[in-house]
Amino acid sequence: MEDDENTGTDTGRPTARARNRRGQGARLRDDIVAAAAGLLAETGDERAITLRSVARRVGIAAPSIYAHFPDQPAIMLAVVREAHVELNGALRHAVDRAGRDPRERLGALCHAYLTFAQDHPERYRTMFGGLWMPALGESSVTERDLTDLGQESLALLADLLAECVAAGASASTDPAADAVALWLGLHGLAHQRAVTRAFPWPAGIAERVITPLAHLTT
Amino acid sequence: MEDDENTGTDTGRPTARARNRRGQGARLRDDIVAAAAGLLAETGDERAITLRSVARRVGIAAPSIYAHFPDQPAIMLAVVREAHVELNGALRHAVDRAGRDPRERLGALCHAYLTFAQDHPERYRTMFGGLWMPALGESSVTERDLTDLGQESLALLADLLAECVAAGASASTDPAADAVALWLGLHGLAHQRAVTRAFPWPAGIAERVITPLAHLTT
DNA sequence: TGTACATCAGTGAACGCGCGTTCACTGATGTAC
DNA sequence: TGTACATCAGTGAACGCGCGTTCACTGATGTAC
Repeated sequence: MEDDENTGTDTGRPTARARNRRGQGARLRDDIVAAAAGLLAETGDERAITLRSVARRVGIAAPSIYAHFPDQPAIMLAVVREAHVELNGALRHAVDRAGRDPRERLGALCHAYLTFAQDHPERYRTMFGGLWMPALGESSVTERDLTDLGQESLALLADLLAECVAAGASASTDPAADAVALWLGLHGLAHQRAVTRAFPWPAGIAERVITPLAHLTT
Repeated sequence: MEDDENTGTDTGRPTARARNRRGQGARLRDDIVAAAAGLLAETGDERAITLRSVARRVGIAAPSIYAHFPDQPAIMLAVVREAHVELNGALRHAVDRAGRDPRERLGALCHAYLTFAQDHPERYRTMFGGLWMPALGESSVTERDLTDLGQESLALLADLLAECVAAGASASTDPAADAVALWLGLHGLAHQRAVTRAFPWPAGIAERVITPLAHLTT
């Protein structure tokens, strides 16, 4: 959808690629991350992101990656970071468009979150499923890198819930804590949808999760 | 904890293994599943479950697996099935011990669910995270195999929620649908705990999820 | 009671593959004089 | 304005590894006669 790095959309086909000019070597870093994200989107499988498959897609020799990333998990972290930035952007955009009513703003955020996960299930799975994480300790990625990831969208959610409380639309007595609970509900739904296609979803499942967890008043 | 298949707990060390007697060949199947579960528990990484690593741990030659499983995902499915059976057992056991009060029974189920996930994070991740699933289509595992997996514990949850409604402990007007919402909340919490160690959990996060989603009356 | 034989429960060697990583290198591009 | 040279942005071949899968086989164990 967004990144056909050079020419053609074929997965892993070697591509002609012009060498960057002097001083522009860092551009390759972005190309690498874009290629990894593209592989993830097209294959739907994070295991498809290997050092060699990424290099092939970018159109470079495999060792060239080491100039920009110490190892494969470092590429994964970069992909996941970028995905979080995109998610946060989508959330903010949805909230901004929703107007002034706190309740509508919160609803817009929740639905934008669920929509993001539904539109990019493989990305969502990788962001939060984290099969690449168990390789901790052996890689360059630290625990801290991971903990920080979701904090921005969680903070946004907490702010909106507090807005609702202030406006009398939510009966929560501890918006910061209840925001975590609400996020867990959203995450449970988003994740389960991203993992299994067929599931016997009852009608209006999203509202069934959001309304009680946000303590919305009727 | 439960399965040291032969002698020694070392991962993947080849082990002497007596050939099964005639007619008992099917026993190897159980040994294979136990070895796969053991690898998962010890490494915490489902990628460690390969045909060869399982064979090594059981103490057989790699090709011997083909007599019992068509491919590697079939082993994974067997492991996940067994894990679900264990989870269901733990849930039932907790409910039975909780006595007669519907609200206490529901609480016992929810906490048993969360405890299971916390005690076996790698197993929980594999049961519901499903990185082995994207390989569908190419493997012997069908979509149907996966959809059926969680249905039993979900049904149990729905029953208990209905009990609560009948006893006036829950204000839910659609226990079957709200049971899905409640499960999603439990799953979100269980999964996030199984994926990341350090997370700024607010106090009493479990109750903050369970109470509103179950529509428990005060 | 003895023996030929079918079957069962595996084995062992080999294949081709993609992987991460190393190493010494190359050639264009700027820069100092 | 010309040229030597350092540096930058990569390359290409090679390594050893573990993987899934194939193939022809082996040897103990029961069973039929």
